[in-house]
Amino acid sequence: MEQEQRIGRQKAVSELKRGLIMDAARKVFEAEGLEGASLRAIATAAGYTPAALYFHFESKEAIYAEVLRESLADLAKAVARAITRAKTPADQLRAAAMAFFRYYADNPKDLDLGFYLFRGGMKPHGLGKERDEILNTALELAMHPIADAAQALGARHEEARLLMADIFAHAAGLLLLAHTGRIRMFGASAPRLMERFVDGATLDLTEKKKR
Amino acid sequence: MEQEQRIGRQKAVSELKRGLIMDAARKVFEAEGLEGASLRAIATAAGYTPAALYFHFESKEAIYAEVLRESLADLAKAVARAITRAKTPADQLRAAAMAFFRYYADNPKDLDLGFYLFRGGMKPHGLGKERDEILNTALELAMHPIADAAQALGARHEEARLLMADIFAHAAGLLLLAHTGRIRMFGASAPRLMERFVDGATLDLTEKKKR
Amino acid sequence: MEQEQRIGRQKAVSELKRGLIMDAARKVFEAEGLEGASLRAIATAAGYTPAALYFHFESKEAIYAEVLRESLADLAKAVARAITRAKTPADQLRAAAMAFFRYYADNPKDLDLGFYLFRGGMKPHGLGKERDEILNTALELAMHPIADAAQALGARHEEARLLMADIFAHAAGLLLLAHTGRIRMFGASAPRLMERFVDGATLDLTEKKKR
Amino acid sequence: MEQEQRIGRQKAVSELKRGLIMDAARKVFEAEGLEGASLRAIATAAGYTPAALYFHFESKEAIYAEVLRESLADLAKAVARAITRAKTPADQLRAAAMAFFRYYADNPKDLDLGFYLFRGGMKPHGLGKERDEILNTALELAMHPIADAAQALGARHEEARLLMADIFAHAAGLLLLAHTGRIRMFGASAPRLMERFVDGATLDLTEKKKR
DNA sequence: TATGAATGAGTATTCATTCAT
DNA sequence: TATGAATGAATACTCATTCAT
Repeated sequence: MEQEQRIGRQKAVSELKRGLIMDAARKVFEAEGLEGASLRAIATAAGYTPAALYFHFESKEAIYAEVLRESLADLAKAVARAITRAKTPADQLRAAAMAFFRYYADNPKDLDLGFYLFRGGMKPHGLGKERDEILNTALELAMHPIADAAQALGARHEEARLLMADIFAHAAGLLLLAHTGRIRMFGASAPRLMERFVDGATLDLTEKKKR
Repeated sequence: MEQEQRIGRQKAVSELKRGLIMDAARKVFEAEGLEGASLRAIATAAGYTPAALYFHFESKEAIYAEVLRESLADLAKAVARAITRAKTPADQLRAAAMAFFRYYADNPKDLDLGFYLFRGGMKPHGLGKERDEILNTALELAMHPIADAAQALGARHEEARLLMADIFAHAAGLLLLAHTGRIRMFGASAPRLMERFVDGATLDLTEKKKR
Repeated sequence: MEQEQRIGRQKAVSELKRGLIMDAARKVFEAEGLEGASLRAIATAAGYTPAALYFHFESKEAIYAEVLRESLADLAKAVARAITRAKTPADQLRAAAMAFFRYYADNPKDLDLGFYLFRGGMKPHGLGKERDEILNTALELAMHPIADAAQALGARHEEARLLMADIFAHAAGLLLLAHTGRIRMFGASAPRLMERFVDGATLDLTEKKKR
Repeated sequence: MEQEQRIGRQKAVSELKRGLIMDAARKVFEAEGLEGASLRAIATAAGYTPAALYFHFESKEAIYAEVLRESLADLAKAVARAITRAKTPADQLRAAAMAFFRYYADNPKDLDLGFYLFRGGMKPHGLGKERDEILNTALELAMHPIADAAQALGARHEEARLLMADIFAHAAGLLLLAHTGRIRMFGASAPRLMERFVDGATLDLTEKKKR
């Protein structure tokens, strides 16, 4: 009994510390960029010696992978939450797409995290194949509701997948522009452009349905 | 007189050498990725000592900047060339947009070059403000024909700029997906999606015009 | 009474665990070499945390020392056993010397253990003085029967000691050559050379005796 | 002309610096042992930053290899010199063997260098195969005069090689004992034992010749 | 214009050991 | 007796840059 309690407490403390390290890592990733973030910097930010981190994570890469995993999980949650508040399939489609966009518009550091995955000479790289797949799956999970809504609107499976790709691409591109300040070059507002794009896509689908 | 000639010759030689270094840099960037490319590697590939490069470029960053500048100039040329072959404004719009997309689809290493600029904690970074503006201008130059075509199709100035942003964003997003192989996740083809998007946008404009 | 029993049991358990750790250490020493063997590796092989080993041994060095001590004890046993099977003093001399040689020829990992002691900038080093003496004694014990046999053959004390040194040296040198494969450079066989040397030395002694 | 001079001077300076680094390395190898000697320590001893050493040597291993190579070359020279001073083949045999022994008896740090080569779990290791062979050759070169002298004394080729092995082994063993202070355990003197062994071996050969 | 040598800061990871629990 | 977490020192090697020549 007592022992169980102690073990439970230890585990909790351990996880708390892991969390603190991940917070520090997030901060450092944000401040120094992902390539620039050294294990030393993360450790220091977390109030640790570099060596100490190895009790909590296998490697620097593992820290990044976990931070990213959490980010993607949050994204998926945000998308799911948005959908529950929508009634019609059309609204669901719009809500899901905009939730995806807004998650990254509101959390630029998560955007960096995500883009990092999309680069590096620019193939997956770094994180082992295994990890890469885990992350792909997470992304798929977050994006899937968009395809579901599209199918509910009458789109065939393939059409729905293409729409997903289109929405992902448009969001990614706009976020890129917004995040680097270059959107101003065009006198545009990323959220408004995103909305316009999503509305257009939704409209196209609903019109097709009628016919 | 004689002196002028000598100076002229010296300048020519100097620029030739710069060019050789840039060729080497391009090769190394492609082979090792942008972060992985060391000055030493570039120097070696160019048949120089690292120290020697500093007579031709201010810094490693400056080499990258110049390679990027040339890439953007090539892009602009590709877009311009595409337009001259199109007759109607609608065709020009399509041609310009697709030329932009294709330039990067066909030259993935130039895509890396470009994306690299769009990252690094994602802020302008590294390259001084000055340089950043030069590069912005180059990008603007390459993209401008799209806006021109849109205006020829009857769009107002602001509308044209927004269209430009949309096309840039969609292209960038699709290129990201294609370049990382993730486009397969969606069972999609980037060029076809791009074409569809551009056709849709052009159609919207021409229909508005009629009304 | 009861207490004594309990203490006895505890001691026994403790020694058993020490033994398990030493088994693990031997395995790791053999697999990774002596310098390459980390405490962590030994601990893991023994099913322990590194920290746990400190309840059983003072330091990593202490583990090595004990493994070596046991090896030397085994050597002494092997030599003693060989002697009991020999009848004449001449045979005893030969048997002891060859047993010494063969012990190491057959157990190369024990040879490493022994040579390691003989190195490290080559001074006693590491293991405290105390330990060094314990080990010297063990070596002496293992080698002594050779001197005894020599004296039985008529050699004076000093002569016998010199013979011991000679035999030790010749064996060590040949083992070095054999263990590193360099004996092949000479087209020689270590055991045969050792036998020849020992036979020669024995003969010299017996001839002296006759005169 | 002038240029040639400058280049010559530069080369000379460069080699001098290499030499200083090697001196420092020798000192550190002696003081810390071979495994313990860090690049940092060598650099510091030489008055350099660690990074600076890489302009003079490819790697830490390369430094060790060169130090060892020089040591073996000196050994070969010492043996050769000793022979020229001897008249009869018997004297040459004795002189060569004792020169080999004395070189290491007088330069214990070179002994460490050599033994290191003979160990490491205890196979060649570390230094690439290539280097290992270079060093084997050097050793062979240093030892060869012993076999030559033996053949001049009438020994057949194989016999001469075995004698070489015997002498090498005895010397190595005695040096081991002497270098670790353990020779005292036997109340013996390494040089005297070596002389006795060599004299005995020489005598055996000359007697065989007579018969 | 070019080199060779040098620097100082930086990299991720490993190690034996200690200590509170 | 055993653990998990922590430390501080260490490792070889790389990098962009500078400077005397």
